[in-house]
Amino acid sequence: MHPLERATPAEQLAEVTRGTVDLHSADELKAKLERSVKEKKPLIIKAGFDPNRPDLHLGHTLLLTRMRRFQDFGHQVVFLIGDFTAMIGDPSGKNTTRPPLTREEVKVNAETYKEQVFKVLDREQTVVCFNSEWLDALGTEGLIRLASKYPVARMLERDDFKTRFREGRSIALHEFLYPLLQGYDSVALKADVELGATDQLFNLLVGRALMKDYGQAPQVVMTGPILEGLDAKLVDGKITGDKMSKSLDNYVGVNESPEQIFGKLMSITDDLMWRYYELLSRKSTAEIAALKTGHPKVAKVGFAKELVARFHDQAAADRAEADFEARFAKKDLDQAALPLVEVSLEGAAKLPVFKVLAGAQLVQSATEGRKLIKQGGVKVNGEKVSDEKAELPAGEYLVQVGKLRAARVKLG
RNA sequence: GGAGGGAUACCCAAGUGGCCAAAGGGAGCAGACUGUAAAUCUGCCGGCUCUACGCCUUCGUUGGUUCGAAUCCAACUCCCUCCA
Repeated sequence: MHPLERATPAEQLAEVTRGTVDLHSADELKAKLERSVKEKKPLIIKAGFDPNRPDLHLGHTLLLTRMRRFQDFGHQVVFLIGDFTAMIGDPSGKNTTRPPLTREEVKVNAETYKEQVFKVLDREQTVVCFNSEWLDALGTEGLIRLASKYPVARMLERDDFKTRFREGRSIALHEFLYPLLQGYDSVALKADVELGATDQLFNLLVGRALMKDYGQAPQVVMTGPILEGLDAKLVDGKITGDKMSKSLDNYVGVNESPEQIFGKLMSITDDLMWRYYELLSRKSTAEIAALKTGHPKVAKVGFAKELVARFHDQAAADRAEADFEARFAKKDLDQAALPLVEVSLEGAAKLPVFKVLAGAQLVQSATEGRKLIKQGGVKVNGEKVSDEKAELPAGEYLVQVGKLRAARVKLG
């Protein structure tokens, strides 16, 4: 069976559009999918990436996951690195002018990207390209010709430009060029669909307009939400929380360890889990619906494993689950992979527990250790330490602070 | 250029001479309950140690007044609002 025939156009449409914010337009996409299946010709799916930040977390993979869904139905994905447009910087961001990257830096970043991106995307069905390939060649004349195709009034419809213009704040001329060049990328690629986050809507629509102008069938434009961080929760029936970001420490990094990924995902609220399922899982809508009838923990374990397997492999996912179950469900730390730390007695025969904690870096200071012992949060060899003055002689101990911090300590 | 308001711990925010390491809320950490969920309840929450109400550092910056200042005075820096 031809890959494109694995699912009907209607099924493809349902899966591929799930969790979208904007879609222009559903009818066009349906028509494209139908034609593609009939002619056994994959659609070209474009998504652009900034070469500046190749350190991916779950939020970035949302887009990649959507791209992957297209690939699962046999379509062709173009992973476009905006090395040329990076010189401008998308105006929507803050007014930070970052220095343009050198070719070398772009190359290095691209490699880092590939390493991470192919954890989600299928290498076989992905074309990686750089927009400098055609934008360099455009030249001043080409640029002027391109700029002639889009009226200023329409450019000012962009929210960011609109408010700045209204408030009399400055808009540099070259900022108009960004959406235009991004749109021209679509022309160069003859994209059928362009994907992006919702803040990209305007840029994507410019591409649509330009393609018409160049006599091409306009691309379908599809945007997804900005992913909420791990600490988001349901408030008044709506998932509420800051966007996932490294600086807020509410993220899951693509390069984190299986245990970290698994643990972080197990601690999100059930409501957020379903949202993540919709946006990030490769399970079908029907499979997810079935999970909702079961125990949420089963669904959560399944989700955590799916993602660990995606970023590492199936074996790592199994190990992460086993480790997690041993450690938290059965509270059996012997099975868990714990770091071994050596702490010196410094000549004394015994060392107070709070100093051992500090020495093993399980707490920041002896004072913090003391406070935690007082609160009943410290265990040695599984026994709660209730006397804050308790001392330990030389030997090897299993030391726990709270639920998450634990280590084997060799005291000598 | 003129008038006014503000800057307090991770964030928001009270405090207008001693009782201030500084109310309250949020975040965070720990405990109970659980599914390491969430919600809820309890405790901790500037730092350090020999836990003593002991020491050190903090209320934009620098100086000053005072026995004593987050609080009063002066200069400076930054932010906001209004007028021109």
